[in-house]
Amino acid sequence: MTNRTPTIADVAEQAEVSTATVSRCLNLPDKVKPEVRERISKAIQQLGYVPSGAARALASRRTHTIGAIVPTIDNAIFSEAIQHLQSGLTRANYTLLLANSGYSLDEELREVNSLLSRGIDGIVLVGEMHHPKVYDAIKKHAIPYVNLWTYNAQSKYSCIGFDHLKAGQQLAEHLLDLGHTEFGIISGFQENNDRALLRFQGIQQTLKNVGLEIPESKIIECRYSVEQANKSLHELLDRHPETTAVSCGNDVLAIGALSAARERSLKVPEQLSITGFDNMELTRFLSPALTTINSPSKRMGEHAAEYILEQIQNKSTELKRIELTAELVIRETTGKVPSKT
Amino acid sequence: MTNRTPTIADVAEQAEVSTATVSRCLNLPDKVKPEVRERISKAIQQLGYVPSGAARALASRRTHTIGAIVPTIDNAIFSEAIQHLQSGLTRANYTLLLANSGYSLDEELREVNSLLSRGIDGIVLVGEMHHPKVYDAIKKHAIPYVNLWTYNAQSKYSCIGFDHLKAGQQLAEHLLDLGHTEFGIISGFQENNDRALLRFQGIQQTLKNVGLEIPESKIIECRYSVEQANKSLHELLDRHPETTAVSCGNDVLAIGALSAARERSLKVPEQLSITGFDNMELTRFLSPALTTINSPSKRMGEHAAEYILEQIQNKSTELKRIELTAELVIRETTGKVPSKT
DNA sequence: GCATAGAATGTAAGCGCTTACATAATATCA
DNA sequence: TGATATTATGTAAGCGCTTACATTCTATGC
Repeated sequence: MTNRTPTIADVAEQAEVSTATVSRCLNLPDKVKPEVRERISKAIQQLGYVPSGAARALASRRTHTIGAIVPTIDNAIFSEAIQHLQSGLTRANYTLLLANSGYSLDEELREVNSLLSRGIDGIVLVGEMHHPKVYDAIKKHAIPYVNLWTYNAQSKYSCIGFDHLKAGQQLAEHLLDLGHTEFGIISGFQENNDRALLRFQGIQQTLKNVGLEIPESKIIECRYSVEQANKSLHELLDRHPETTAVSCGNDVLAIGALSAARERSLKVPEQLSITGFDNMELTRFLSPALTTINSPSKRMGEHAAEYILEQIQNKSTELKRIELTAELVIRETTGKVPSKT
Repeated sequence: MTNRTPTIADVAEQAEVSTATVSRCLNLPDKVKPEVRERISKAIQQLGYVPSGAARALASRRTHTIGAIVPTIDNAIFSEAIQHLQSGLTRANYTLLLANSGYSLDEELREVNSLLSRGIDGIVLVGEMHHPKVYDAIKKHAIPYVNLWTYNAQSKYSCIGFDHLKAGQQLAEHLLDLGHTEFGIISGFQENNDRALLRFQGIQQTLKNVGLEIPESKIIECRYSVEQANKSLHELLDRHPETTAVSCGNDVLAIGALSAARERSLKVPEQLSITGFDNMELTRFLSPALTTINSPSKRMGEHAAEYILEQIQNKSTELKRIELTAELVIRETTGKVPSKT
């Protein structure tokens, strides 16, 4: 009775079977006789045996781990998707290995390599824009892969998400319907962030169609933080007090914008309309409640789990594109353009 | 030139050295001559070699992975701690394996076992209350371990955090100073959540010291969601319209309470004082800005990374308790008790 | 009762690394 | 210059599993 942690051999000895049988008992239980199974279970109990994941992974070339890299977990909307991805995987006895890139493509590449070398059976990334080497690296490992949070009918890669361009269009149309012509934008940094870029372009295009253009000075990019957005709106309005509608890159930014408007005693939506993006839970409890776009984060997470598991099961790498809808949620922060007196 | 993924042997052959040298080159670079190192690097490049994490872990009995289990990642305050834990680990070339328990001790135990069997070099949990088997399992694996988000001078286990009882006391004292006597509580579920329980007890004790008691009917426990808190405050005020101060278990709950107060046209803080807990970024941008307790989430994450890495380095499991402070942040949601007219 | 198919179990060869130990190359010093 | 300490590299034995293949057992039909 030594004190080192028990291995499969110890279990085998105790149960008077071979290690192969113990292994089968763990992985393909119905291939071993119930009575033998019983004996093995008892031995496992007695010894407190826990299989070594490393050995298992090495021998079977499967880790039962899925990797995911998100820009940040510090955003309720990503966390929600992850929670659902995770619970879908857990149900199938898979584990999620989570990393975050901090919105940097280089960092993302590093994380991808780290995950791949660690051994993962599938990977999910956010967005479609990645370091070119990312795609090479993944292809080489030949594991299921999906771009989450994005839908592009032309994409060469599997994707699950919604069309950010369309979402931007919806936002712009809504504001246009209300009569707005003086637009401002507070966006997350668009470099390396195709979602932010597309949302903006959706707005831009829609306005262009009716002959409107947003000058550069009315477009502010900043970090996704309440404080930054607050500053940004102040800056925007200092430069362009004529602005009547501000579209924010996400709800966090919109909250910052709302606070800045309040600081300026600007009535929302009477004097200034503000839109968010994502539909975080608290946005409907704000006062005024935020007009925003609903990101189907829960469904994205679920679909991702389902897709990856399916591909693993079939040992395939079939291309699949799943489009989810992102509806405009009209609440109280958008209203008719103020009449010019 | 076969097509299977290259192994260390392929690199060794290409660079005309032994596998041992390649391994050293990867792990202890200064033990190999610069020119040889050069040759090996080139071979690695050419072959696109990526070491197998599983083989590495099996041979070295180290996975370079730290596990963490939090109640939920769907809360900005946990994510912030995790981000800092993660970046601390990444800097030392460690990876964070994150799981969440959904505030369930059984689920937490399951996750602990999953992490342990997967092989981790250290583990961090949240709070001090865990399934008894959790401690057994961890002890057996003899890896560094710390309870985050809690400080208890008597604890048998390492902990990094703050004293929730004290925090509750601060909150109560503040409200008492303002003259309140009619208190309500909206708390997260206290079963299995020592932090929530202690915060509440801190309040309760402080009131008791001045002869005040909170009747059961003025204490509502609910899920940490804005919507739940909104409902809870309505319920509380329906039953006890005399309430002048409501202390919420965290900021998310406070936001829900604020929205309910608004729905009832109750002026905050003139007619009702509300407190939160955590000091999420957006709380200072709310209107009125939220009075809350600052949870040092960033520092907790950093300290956790530091402690775990230190223990691994020293191959020790030294007990260490780090107390951080959680200050009361007085803003606009708390004010003098309304005069009874 | 016996041949035969199918199920249950065993044997043993890896999986791709790390590392103790052995050996070879190089530096150091009297 | 040769003996010795130091450094760099090689050899090979695992790490703890899985799994192809071989073997044994059991059930079945005639």
